[in-house]
Amino acid sequence: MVRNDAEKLPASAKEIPQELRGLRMTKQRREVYSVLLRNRDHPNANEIFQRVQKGMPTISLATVYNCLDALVEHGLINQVNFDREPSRFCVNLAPHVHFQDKKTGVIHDVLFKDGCQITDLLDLPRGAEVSELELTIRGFFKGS
Amino acid sequence: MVRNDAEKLPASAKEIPQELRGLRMTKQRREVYSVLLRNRDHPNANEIFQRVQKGMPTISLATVYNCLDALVEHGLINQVNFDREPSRFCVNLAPHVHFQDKKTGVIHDVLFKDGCQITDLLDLPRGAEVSELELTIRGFFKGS
DNA sequence: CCCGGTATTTAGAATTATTCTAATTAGTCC
DNA sequence: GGACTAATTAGAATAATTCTAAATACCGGG
Repeated sequence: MVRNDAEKLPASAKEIPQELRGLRMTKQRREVYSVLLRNRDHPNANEIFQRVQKGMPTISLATVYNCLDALVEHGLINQVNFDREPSRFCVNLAPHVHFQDKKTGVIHDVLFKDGCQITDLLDLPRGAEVSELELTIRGFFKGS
Repeated sequence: MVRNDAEKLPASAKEIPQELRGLRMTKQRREVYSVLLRNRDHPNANEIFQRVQKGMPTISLATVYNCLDALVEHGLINQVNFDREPSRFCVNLAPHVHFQDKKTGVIHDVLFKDGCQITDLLDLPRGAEVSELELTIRGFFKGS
């Protein structure tokens, strides 16, 4: 449940090595990952495609999907789902949940207060072992 | 945030009145709702369609979608999303979250321990007012 | 009971995010 | 450099859901 923070992950495109967590960083994967590192606004696959195209006009949407899959698979990014909207992607690997402002659509990462485990609040069925957990919240900002 | 439990909602098909929470109970809506009340296993639209067809062979899938929309809209059922799987539907209106057994796919309703508010654990952005919250968990059962 | 108006249902087409296919290209290792 | 594998690509395919337009059902007033 606790993340391995010993491993230093890149904070920007410049720091992306040849290989990361066993994933070979091809030109396309690097570009997709860079786009996510640069602008942490939870874009969806299509938005990522458009941004990547600026620097790499020949990339295909299928490749963007492939790269995103690979990055998710290797734990470098997270896939975020709000209802049935297109999946979005997030480079923040710290444990967190998502709050979407219903007015603007903007998504905010929300951290847990110190030492809090969501599962402590739940009457989970006997013997249930949590492996994945996704919490999404929608709402407004008071007075706006 | 607290539900209005004063209103008695039907526990089975027999108890469905002509109108519920302002929603006219047409034959089709009644049938869809009955199927959900009868078997609380979180079926998706297609599974509901198949079950409804048994008693009402002329119903269309579009109608099932329409009915589900209407029932959700009027707060009689909840739509449950696990990642990008087809939406499932749930008649349990008590505040709860969902745990999916990764081995069998079965979904369990999970209640909160007494007096627990998930949002108490979170560092929500200043001024954020929660209006919808969905928590989905996946995992295994120990020793099986 | 019948009529007109509105709401609902229906079949089928359309949409859209995503995945698949098969061919090409790139990268790696001897 | 050649052979093998992995990755990329364009385009077709898929699948859940929504839309469209026509038919049907329901409701209230006469």
